[in-house]
Amino acid sequence: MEHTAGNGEETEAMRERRLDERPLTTRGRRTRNTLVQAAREMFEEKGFEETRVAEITARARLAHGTFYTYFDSKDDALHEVAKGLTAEMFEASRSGEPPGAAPVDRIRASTERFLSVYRDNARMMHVVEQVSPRNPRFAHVYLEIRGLFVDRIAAGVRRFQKEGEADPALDAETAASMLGGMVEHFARVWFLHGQEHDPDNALETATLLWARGIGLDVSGDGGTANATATVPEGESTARKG
Amino acid sequence: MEHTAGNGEETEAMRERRLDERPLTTRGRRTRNTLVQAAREMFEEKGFEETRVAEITARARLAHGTFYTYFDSKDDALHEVAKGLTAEMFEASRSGEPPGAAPVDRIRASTERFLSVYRDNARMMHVVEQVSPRNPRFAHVYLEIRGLFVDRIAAGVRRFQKEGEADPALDAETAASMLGGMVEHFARVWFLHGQEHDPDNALETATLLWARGIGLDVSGDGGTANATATVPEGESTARKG
Amino acid sequence: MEHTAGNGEETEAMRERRLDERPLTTRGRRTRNTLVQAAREMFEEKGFEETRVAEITARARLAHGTFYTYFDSKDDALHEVAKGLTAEMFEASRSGEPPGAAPVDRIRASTERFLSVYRDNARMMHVVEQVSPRNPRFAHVYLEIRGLFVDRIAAGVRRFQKEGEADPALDAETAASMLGGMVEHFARVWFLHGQEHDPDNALETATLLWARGIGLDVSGDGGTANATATVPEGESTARKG
Amino acid sequence: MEHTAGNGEETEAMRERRLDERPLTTRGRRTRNTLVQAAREMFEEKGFEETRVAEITARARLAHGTFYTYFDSKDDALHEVAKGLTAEMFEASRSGEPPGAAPVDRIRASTERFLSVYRDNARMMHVVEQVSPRNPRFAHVYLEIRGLFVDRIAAGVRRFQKEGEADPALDAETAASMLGGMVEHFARVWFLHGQEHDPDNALETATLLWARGIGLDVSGDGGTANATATVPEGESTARKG
DNA sequence: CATGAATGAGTGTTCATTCAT
DNA sequence: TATGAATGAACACTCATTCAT
Repeated sequence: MEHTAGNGEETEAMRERRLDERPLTTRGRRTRNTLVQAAREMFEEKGFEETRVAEITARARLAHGTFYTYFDSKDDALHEVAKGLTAEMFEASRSGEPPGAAPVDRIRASTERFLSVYRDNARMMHVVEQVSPRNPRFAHVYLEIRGLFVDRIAAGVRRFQKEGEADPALDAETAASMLGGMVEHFARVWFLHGQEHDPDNALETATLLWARGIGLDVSGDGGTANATATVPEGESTARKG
Repeated sequence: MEHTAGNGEETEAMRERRLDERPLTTRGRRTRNTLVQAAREMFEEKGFEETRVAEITARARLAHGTFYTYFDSKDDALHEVAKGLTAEMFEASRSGEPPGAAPVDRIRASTERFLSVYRDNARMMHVVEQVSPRNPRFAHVYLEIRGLFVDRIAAGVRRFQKEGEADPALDAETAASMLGGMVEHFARVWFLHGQEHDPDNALETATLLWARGIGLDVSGDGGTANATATVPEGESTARKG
Repeated sequence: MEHTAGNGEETEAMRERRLDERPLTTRGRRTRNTLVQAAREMFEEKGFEETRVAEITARARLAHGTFYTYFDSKDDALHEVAKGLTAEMFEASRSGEPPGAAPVDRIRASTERFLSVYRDNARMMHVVEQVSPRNPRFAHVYLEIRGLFVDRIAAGVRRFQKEGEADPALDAETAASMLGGMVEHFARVWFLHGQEHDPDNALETATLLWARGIGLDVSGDGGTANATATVPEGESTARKG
Repeated sequence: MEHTAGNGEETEAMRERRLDERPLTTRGRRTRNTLVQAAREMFEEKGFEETRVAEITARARLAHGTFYTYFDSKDDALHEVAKGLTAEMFEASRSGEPPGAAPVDRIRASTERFLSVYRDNARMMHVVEQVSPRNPRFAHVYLEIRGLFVDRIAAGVRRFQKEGEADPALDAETAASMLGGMVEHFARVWFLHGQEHDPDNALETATLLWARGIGLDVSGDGGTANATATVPEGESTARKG
């Protein structure tokens, strides 16, 4: 098992690394995609170590050897899957926010979006993390994806601070790391470990903790009638399954 | 032959199930402990999958075969290590809080304590999590340990709510899961992934986010002396089964 | 369909056996030559077993599959290369000797010629030998090439015997096998194993051992002032680098 | 396939390189020997590349995995076999000569001895040579063994020269390389390639070519009594860089 | 003819586990 | 108890060869 070049960069160059450097034909591209998809599915189902290369090719309805027409190793295939994961997460982290919305609504919106992507990618995230200690390449991937969101959050916090809505004394980076971690971790327990949660309650609670945590004023009604301490008779929408 | 140890705890009974069920001699106990310790060290260094049984015995300066005098399998050894981990975490989760302290101070204290234990056990926690998907036994261990803290936190939140200091509309369980996850996740990134953080800053930021998040009044000051200790003599109602 | 090439030589017929038996087009012949050349280069560089078909085609700048348009197998390609080798060696073994020259000079001349061809073909000879045990076809090739020279030498020895210059008691065939082997083996060590030798010294020493060995009188001056025991002040030209 | 330490030296240190460095038990030593022997037999029968590890263990009547209890790799096993080969050849190269015998008799005796050892070890020698190009470790082994004999021969030639029996002008090293090669090569063709030869004829012819080649006087008779040193006083001008 | 994707049998190596001593 | 040799199932990876286009 050699890690000839696994610094996580130069992805374009690396993709063309096969025997004779020639780019893939259409058919080749299709086969390759099939394999990446099959690999992802298997990894999600059984984890990386537990997945056999033969299982991947079986699922892709290809011969065992075909796997190595497209990947140098099982690790390499994971790397490929991870690239897709990163891309997807990147998209998600970029996706627009309601522009003129109130701070709390923005937080809620982005949290909702995050929970949504994470639900779909939780298993792969976990796989990547699992492999991290053995291969720094994947440690990097994890941190990179995490950074995508944390940076975004930090920027948001700073903006709120600038706008005078959030506590200016807060260290935005650290807070972002924590708030991002809060949602991510919750999502892990929810989607990965199977702990049951009511989506609305989860969303509202996260939003509330977050918003209040950074010092936003949520006393009025920053959101869709979300429970605040001042609401006298507010039926708590928070529930837990 | 005979089951001397019939103290009712299932796990205890299971521990003594090796060979012909005789309880361990003094020498045996010592050897066993050596192995458990060696196993833990190796797991922490290289992860569970990457650790060879031979490496464990080598570190313990014992013969390869001796391992199976005490454990049924590598999984079994991990289970043993995990039991120690659980015990340690249990202790930590119990360890007393400053009784009459102000809410924010209590939060800070418990956060500090958590970060401290977690620093020492982060790697093993990660190992347990890594193995979770393959063996529900370990999934359980992880969730159990996590529950230790989350329940504690939930109890705390509820108490604050009862005392009128925290937002009563908040779903204590969900909030606890999130706040606990926030600190845990932050600790992972810090201690496991090696991201650098200033301990004081981390502690204060976490405390602040947490306290404000649940609706405590931290307006007084951001730090040590805060949170109008109006709490009279609130008996902590937090308990765990 | 039709066997245009019916020139009676078995090997020729066999060479054209690919695909639907059509003789090669001009382009085909060129491609084929390119492949044979590339194969020879790769075999010389890495040996037969270590050479991949893909490496041959890569060097020939052709598609992997094209290889099998011209050869039935990797072995077949080696056979093709070996045919060229045999031809070259055949030429060398035939190449004229100085007609009226003195015996020692003839020996020197043929030894020099042999060393020269061998230098260029040592690696391929070695490859053929390497493969011999697995495939009798190549054992034959090796023995055949060797026979080319040994027979020539035997004929020479017999002629010297007939002319009364060499020891008539000598078994010409055995002596030829040994003398040929002597030079061949020396050449192997020199050109293949990289042991350093001074060309002049090598040539003179070989010539001397050979000539004297078969009983020629080298006391006078059989050669280009070559050192003999009787030469009192004879500057030995023998040197070794 | 790693060549962690393959410089051919430090053999003792290397032998103890297994997992935990402990020396082998008696049983272990026996098993190991069985494997080395089985490996040698298989290598001789089928060559190195063609031999499967499974075949070696099958012949040794051991489980497949046991092979790796004693060797790091197939290469490593060959190395072990090669060490035995070297030792045997070393012994042979040392084995005493008839002390007061006539030069020709000494040559005959040592040639006979060489042919005898070579007959028993020809196949392994060939295997080692086969593998040489891929692994310098084995190239070294071959050259080393060869050197054993060539050095011995060179010493003999020099002694004959000193005693005034052999041509002092001859470059002893080069001549030794050639004469040794002559016999070795002949032995290869004989024992390896299966060319038939009469042992007596072979021995006598080799002895004669050799003796006469270095200038011994064999005029008297073909054998025992010979070699009147007629060589006057020719200062050997032969040099070697 | 040329291409390059697809095939699948084959093989070295690993390592948890067993077992005789 | 402790030892360390023995076991063998399992698996990643290779590569000559085939084949559809």
